[in-house]
Amino acid sequence: MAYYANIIIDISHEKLDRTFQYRIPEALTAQIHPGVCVCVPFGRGNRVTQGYVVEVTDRAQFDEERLKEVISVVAGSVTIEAQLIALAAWMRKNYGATMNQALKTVIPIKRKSKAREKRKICLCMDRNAAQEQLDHFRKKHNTARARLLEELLNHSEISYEVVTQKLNIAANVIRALEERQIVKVVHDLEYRNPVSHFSHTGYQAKLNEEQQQAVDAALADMRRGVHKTYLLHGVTGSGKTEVYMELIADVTARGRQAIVLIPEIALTYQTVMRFYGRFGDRVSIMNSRLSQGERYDQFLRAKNGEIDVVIGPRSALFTPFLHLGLIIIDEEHEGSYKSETLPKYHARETAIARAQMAGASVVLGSATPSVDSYYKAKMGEYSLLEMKKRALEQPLPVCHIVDLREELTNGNRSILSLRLQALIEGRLKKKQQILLFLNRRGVSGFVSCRSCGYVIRCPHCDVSLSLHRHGRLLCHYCGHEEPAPVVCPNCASRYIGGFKAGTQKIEDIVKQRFPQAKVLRMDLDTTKGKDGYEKILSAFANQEADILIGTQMIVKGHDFPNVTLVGILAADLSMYVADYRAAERTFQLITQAAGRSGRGKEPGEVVIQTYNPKHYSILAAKDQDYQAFYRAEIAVRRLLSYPPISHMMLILFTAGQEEAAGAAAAYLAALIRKARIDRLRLIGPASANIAKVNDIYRKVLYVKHSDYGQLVGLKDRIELFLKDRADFGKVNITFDFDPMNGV
DNA sequence: AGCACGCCGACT
DNA sequence: GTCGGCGTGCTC
Repeated sequence: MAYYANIIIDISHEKLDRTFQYRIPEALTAQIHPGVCVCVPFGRGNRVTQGYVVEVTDRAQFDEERLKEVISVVAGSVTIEAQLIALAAWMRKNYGATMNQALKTVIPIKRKSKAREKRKICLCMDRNAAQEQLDHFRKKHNTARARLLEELLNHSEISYEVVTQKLNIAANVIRALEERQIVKVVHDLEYRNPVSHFSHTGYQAKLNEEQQQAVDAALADMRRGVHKTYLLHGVTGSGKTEVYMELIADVTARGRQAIVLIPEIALTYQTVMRFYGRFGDRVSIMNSRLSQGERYDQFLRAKNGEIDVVIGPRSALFTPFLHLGLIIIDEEHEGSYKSETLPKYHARETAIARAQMAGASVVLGSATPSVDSYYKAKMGEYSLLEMKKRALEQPLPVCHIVDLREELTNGNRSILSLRLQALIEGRLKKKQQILLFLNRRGVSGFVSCRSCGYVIRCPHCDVSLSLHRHGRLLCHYCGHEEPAPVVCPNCASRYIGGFKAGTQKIEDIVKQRFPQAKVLRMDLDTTKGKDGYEKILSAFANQEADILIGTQMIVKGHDFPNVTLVGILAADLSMYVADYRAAERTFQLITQAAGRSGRGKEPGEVVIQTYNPKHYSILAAKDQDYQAFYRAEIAVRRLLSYPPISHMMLILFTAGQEEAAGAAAAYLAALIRKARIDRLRLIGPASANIAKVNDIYRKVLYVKHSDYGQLVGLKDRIELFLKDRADFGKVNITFDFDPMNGV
């Protein structure tokens, strides 16, 4: 069989930002795979050029006679481009996407590459001689040369981009003038450093025994050249960051680099300062607010070996470090590590793949590990490192559960329970601070009873039904549908409906009840301005307010030592989203929120308000007992064949015509059934959670199998099948493995 | 980016 | 004519 290689010639060039196809000579077939650097004849003159293999296929996408052959494989020297392209190929394979989409995620900043080195053009002769030259060019009607020279007489130096783009002067003209010693192209490197205003203190905390044990265990492996994935499970306040920094220090001391992933929302000054304090300007920060230019500079600094630690969100995983030694994923349970755009990769799995390619280790850290990761640790795939005590030996906070149903029967209709009100009163008197946490994630949709807490669920799936227009309730997992009830099916109360409560409303209630308190609110409205988010957090940290009200944002990445009371206003709000991870998320949110209490000298208390006081995720969070939660949750997952016991592949069909999407889904469903894959379960076709976006209709198929590899294999077969049917009724088909949001 | 090709005015 | 320079478009 003949094979063809799709090759990128020069990654850094927009015009060449696509692949060219070459025939692979038989003798080279074995050596050629994605990431490999090869020599090919390129352009009219067939000049020998280096390129990177991006994809190998068995069908020609181009006029076969016009395809040229790969000349040779460039041996040795693995460049960072090769590594990243290989990683993109891995992502394409495992998550389903086109190679282009995968490459774009991995090598992001292409168009700014002209700024690689700030190139300037200067005059290199005195003005009189230049004027003479100018007259000469004018006489000879050398318009382009004259244009450039005239501009240079006015401005002594002009940036390369301005010359080539605004003055429209071709590169060969510049070269001609350079040869004649009239102009000079000056290259200088100038980086914008977004963190230069931080001071480098070299501060280093003394590790406690548990922290030291975790560090020693990982270092022992690394020094033997063994690269594993560790799950660092440390209770809230156990000082995981100190462990990370110790490991990073060791890795960088041995000439290798480290990537630290943190949820975007936790990328606060406080966090950044700690790293900057220890590692100084060898650290760089990636964040979504950096300008294109700043981001590109960071990318280059990493590539040129000027930094060895990068901190940033998911995308920082693709920092071009050639000698990567360590990847840390903090708060590894966070949903934001799963990409929402194609390829829908999970940073955790992708980090492990990259680490394997680079010979690096991975540390996953969390106080509330994802069930997926803990399961893998239990199965021996990851090594478990545990820290059970808080770093400064503070006791874990005391938690109270308040049953909101009782509260209602006792006549208190307020969102603040009597218990919480009493405790707030006490804290205000003692000048201690209070966090009120509204668990508002995914409130849209579900229907619950205000008097008994009953939530309407799907009879076939372990998820709540969502309320759709015209009063219909729908299950997004199996398509089950029923009318919304007028009275509660459980207690016949009329107080049943969609639950809604915003931070703003709570702020009003709190201000009314405690007029003497200074209240800050943090949500999308109040954090809109530049650094608005940072301002509120630091104002609260400086004790300019007594009470801070907010959503998830307030429980991440900030230490408030004076907070001794945390109120979780409606703990189970996250429980009824149409997602099998709802209980996990609830446990994580409550535990993380509770962990904010009592981090200073004074012990902390927590009030958990819920309609569901007996639910295992609430009870386990109350006791800060991860093990108990895990045991209960993994049993549920096992019973219902959800990840990590089984795996899920979501196939999303999008089309302008609802029937077309539905027909394509039905057709593929029939095809999958016909394949008769053992132990495979197929659910659907059904409408997606959001059935229509921008007039594009969305249908889904869920495929479950205990073996992830089987799902990837099925995806490959579907991709192959679709290749011959480019149109497929104008339906677009994408994949999502172990989806995060029920889609 | 680099290179060829086609176009245009200038000049032995 | 034809030479040198300019601008455009293509590269599997």
